[in-house]
Amino acid sequence: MPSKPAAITMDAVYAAPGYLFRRMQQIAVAIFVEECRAFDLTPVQYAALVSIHTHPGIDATRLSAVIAFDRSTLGNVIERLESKALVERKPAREDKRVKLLYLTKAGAATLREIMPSVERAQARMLQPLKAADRKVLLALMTQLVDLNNEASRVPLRAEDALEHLGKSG
Amino acid sequence: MPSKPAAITMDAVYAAPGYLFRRMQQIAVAIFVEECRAFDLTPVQYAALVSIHTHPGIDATRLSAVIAFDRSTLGNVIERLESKALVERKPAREDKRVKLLYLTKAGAATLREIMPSVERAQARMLQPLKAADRKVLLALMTQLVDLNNEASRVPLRAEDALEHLGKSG
DNA sequence: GCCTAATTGACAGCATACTTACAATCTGGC
DNA sequence: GCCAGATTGTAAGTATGCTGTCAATTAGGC
Repeated sequence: MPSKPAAITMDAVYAAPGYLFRRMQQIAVAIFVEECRAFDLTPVQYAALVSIHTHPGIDATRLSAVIAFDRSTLGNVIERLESKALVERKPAREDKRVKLLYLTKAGAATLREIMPSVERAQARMLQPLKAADRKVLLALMTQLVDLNNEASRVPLRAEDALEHLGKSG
Repeated sequence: MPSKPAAITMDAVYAAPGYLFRRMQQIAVAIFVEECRAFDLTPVQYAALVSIHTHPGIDATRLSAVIAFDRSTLGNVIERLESKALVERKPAREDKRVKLLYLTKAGAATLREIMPSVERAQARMLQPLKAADRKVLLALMTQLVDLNNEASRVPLRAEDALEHLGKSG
């Protein structure tokens, strides 16, 4: 007998991995913003600060590869960090196109001070799960993100991007 | 001995659940858009179509609760769907503030036709994992999203939102 | 050495995702 | 039946996240 097409129900949304990822991302951002309200930093801005801290003198294009953010998006993020005086852009001598990124004193201080709040936020996201399940979920997500790296429009290219630097990590 | 604060490395980003969720969401959208390119529908627009199909005559506020999208965001989404002639807005008789949402013929047809592509996309997101791991990840994500529901700015309120309707489910 | 290729940062444009605010409207308490 | 307060849709403002494109600059093939 010919199989009828399945009826379209809300399960086509609720049970879809894509919907769960979107929903969890919304929740994660909400928790982060709540815990870090005192610092007026978004998750993206925080990630940029960490990367510039870890790779001082990196340029915007390489930074976008290191945290897998779109180059255009990152430009705006850096602009905001600069206007908050957390980050400085200095023209590179060897290449007139490039601007090198550095944390200001205030940027380094903010990063140091926000860390406990960030850790609280990250913990809260997984809090509802049992400890063993947290580990499993983290491991599977790490695996999945890694294996799907090329599927995203801006793949993570941590190593490639750092070949020109002292290659600190 | 006093414990030194941990050095800030890129692990503060890469190993953080928030980063993994963001990254996976990026990947999921990229895969969805790629598989559904022929239909010019985003994941959010697809979810809205499914919900309006399942709950014809729903209003925008209730719809936002049913798929946990922000009311403002959803307004723009509906506007775009309307301009593509996939959705109609009709004023409610009993309440002059409310506009009821319906799929057009084209909207229903598009939804019917896009389903195979959506299912391909959803499958691709988890493809790299072993079958058993896919199940585990889906179960844990479902659990986590549910338990964290109240933490998001726009919690899912499927039942509440549908009390006024025929309550089709 | 020169000219094509690629790269870099910037910009414009579209689509989420949130905030606050507002006018129109409805509801409940009295 | 009126009025305070809630609800609905909408709008403006900010922040990702992507697509393009562009000028300036650099690098490579020859």
